[in-house]
Amino acid sequence: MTTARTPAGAAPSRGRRAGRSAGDERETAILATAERLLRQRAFGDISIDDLARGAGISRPTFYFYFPSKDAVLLTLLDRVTEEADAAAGGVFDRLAEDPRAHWRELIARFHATFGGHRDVVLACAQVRGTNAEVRRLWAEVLERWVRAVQAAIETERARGAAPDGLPARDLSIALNSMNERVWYATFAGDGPAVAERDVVDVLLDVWLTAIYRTTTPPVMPSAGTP
Amino acid sequence: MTTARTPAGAAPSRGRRAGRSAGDERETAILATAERLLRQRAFGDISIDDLARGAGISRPTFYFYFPSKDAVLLTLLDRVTEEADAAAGGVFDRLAEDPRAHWRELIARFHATFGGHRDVVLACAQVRGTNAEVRRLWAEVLERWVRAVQAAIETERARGAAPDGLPARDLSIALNSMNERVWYATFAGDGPAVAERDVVDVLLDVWLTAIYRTTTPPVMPSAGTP
DNA sequence: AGCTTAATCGACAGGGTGTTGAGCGGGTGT
DNA sequence: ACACCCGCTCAACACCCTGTCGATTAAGCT
Repeated sequence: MTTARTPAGAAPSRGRRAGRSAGDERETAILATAERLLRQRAFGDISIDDLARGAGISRPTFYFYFPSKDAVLLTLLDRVTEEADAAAGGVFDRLAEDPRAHWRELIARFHATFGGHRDVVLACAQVRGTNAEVRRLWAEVLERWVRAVQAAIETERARGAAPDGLPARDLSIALNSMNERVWYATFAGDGPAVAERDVVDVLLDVWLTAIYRTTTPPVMPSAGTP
Repeated sequence: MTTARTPAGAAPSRGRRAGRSAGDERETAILATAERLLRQRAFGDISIDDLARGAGISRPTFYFYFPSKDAVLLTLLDRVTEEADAAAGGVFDRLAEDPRAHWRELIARFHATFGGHRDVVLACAQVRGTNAEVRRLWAEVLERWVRAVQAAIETERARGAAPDGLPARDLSIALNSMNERVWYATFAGDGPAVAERDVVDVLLDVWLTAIYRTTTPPVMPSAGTP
């Protein structure tokens, strides 16, 4: 009822049989159509018929490849979060070398990834309210990032670079939540928003002050700024 | 096309004729039904027929009172934002007396207001993605709060209590965005969330460090902590 | 050739929205 | 007292979208 995403299975997205069968092309055609239409109108204004016709198939045939419209978006979201995870990889290990530079790098990479797929991200944010599956996946992804940042904060505190304060998990949740909402406003462009050019530095500033109480954290183990 | 909310007009919500006519009762019955059903299921799972039957009328009659399901939610949202605005009133004037206490008071009042109407707030957050009218109203409300906080930050900087840094507007947007998203997660309970009991203090901590670089800002004009 | 399986679609059922047009009852004015 | 407007009501309709069923074709294996 809530499991299947593609007919062949979710994670490694291996196609149906061995060699590239006709169905693979249809499946990617649906995905491509969804991304294209998302650039033009909101997810809610795209019908399954639009997706099917865009991929050159009939509506019932669409159901052979995806169980619902939302499942298409879920597949798209999977790709984006994988890309974001990959982009963040390794940054945490070098935090102590230069905290400001590396926190900035982390935020900047997420910004680049989300900005590069803003239509998909925006659509997900919009249906998260109505679709439990998207909500669940997003919660999972967020939980990973929250944990990673929490661990980084605790490491910085342990080496004496950051002062004690809020529970690291609560702080991590607050900062990650801020980023999500601020990016949404910036990309969506409705309501009060930070200019896209400034958003990384604005977020960075709040992160640094919340974690270190200063925008210029020390670089070596428990050493002051020279 | 996008204006009317109630048949009689929006703002002061005066009923249709002079004395309480039958229609007034129907209208409030619809609103009450919406709030009641929202406590049980998601907004998307409530049909206009549910609202109409709950108020003891037929579906076409519903359209005599509201142009759409969303318009009902919009009316509910109006009430909540008015209450929040009222709750925030006057706090900014006394900020310098004791910044920490008064920022906390501000956040706590918003928390209480939203928490007291969490079903409505959650529903609005959910349809904001699909309904332009809700999006517009929310953006308007947020803009007011962003401006008020921005002004307060500038005042604190002018009296020397807060250091210069980010443009006050950008900082205000980031902090307000954080609150919105964190409250949403806390009230919705899906995904990583701060416990409801702690959320005010967590938010306060990030606000204070971002604005003052310390969690114990000075109380008198340009005086240090004793 | 015969069997299986991937792939396809016409046609249907169901449920939701928004609109139309007709009807009813109580004030109000003359 | 009569007509008449107007607030109010709903059955019935047109429409759109979703999801499913069953029949059908094409390709591969034995």
